[in-house]
Amino acid sequence: MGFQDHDHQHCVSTALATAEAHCAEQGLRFTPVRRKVLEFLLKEHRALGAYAILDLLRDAGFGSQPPVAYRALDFLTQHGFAHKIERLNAFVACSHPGENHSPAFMICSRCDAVAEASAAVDEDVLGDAAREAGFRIERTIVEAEGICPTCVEKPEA
Amino acid sequence: MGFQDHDHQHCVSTALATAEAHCAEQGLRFTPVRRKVLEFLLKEHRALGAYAILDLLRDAGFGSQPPVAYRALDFLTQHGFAHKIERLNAFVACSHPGENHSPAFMICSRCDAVAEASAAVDEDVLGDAAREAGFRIERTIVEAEGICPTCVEKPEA
DNA sequence: ATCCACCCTGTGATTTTATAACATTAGAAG
DNA sequence: CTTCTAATGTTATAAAATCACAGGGTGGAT
Repeated sequence: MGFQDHDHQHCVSTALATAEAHCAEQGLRFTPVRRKVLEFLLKEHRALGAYAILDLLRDAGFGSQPPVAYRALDFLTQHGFAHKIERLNAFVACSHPGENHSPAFMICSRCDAVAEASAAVDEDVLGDAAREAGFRIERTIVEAEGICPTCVEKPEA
Repeated sequence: MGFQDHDHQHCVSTALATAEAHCAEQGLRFTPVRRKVLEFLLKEHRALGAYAILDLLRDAGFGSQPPVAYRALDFLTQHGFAHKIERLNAFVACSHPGENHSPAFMICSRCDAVAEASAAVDEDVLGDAAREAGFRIERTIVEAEGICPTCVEKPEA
């Protein structure tokens, strides 16, 4: 999945179903708050801050204190249904849940759209340097900032 | 520069001199606050939060409100004398100032030591994916979390 | 030398992001 | 049904970052 258009309604419901199945299989509890948060992230298809999510949760009748959102986000990120974009202090739904991957993102600095690279992009971006240094990598964050195809075509702000 | 030992006093003063020269050359003002902040970062040789820096600044007799630290850090990062580690919301001195590079970091999750990879590690980690997507990359963040050589040898916490 | 414009610094206040601590409730296991 | 654990709700607070405005220094133009 990238920046191109697509059948959004469908991609949202598929992703929710996938997450549900995955949770059932692993004995994880896909509770209403967690489901709702994932749904918000899927619908937006861009990075949402924890407090934006919190507002949506309030509107949807859930608890409205920060931990409610952060806990759901922790769950989703820990189990690979969502990712945190460190650059934005914000969160996106995972584009390829299930496949265990170390994700890489492209972030548009104009419109904040976020795309997750589908290619297994790193598999040791830093591998050589790390081995040389004796450093044991556990996780790698890759985030590219730039201009997305949609914004490239528009006149400069 | 990596995790290994080195003549720290020397590396600090060299780096300060380099920065000073670079600023003179470019017509930039290497003011006392800016110099001091870079000095703190160089001395620590690890990531410092803005508020830690702020405390040090206060002790050194400078202003002690957040903007003082953030402005100096903005200057240093914009001109390549320091980098922000997004994962930690913290800052490190650049290990190869001058060389224009898109840095990659290894962050120890035990002791918070940070090393900047010397290899030109990415030069398009995401290049293919980006071209394919029509995304124009302007900057790429690469941060690996893991265990540094020093901590690997120690017993688990 | 004086004036001016601009950049840098200082400060107070506020916003945004995130976590701690504890009470309550809901689900699964026996 | 009881019990244990995990999840939720709420209050409070911590940590990170920015806004807005007031002074001060520096360098260039006249």
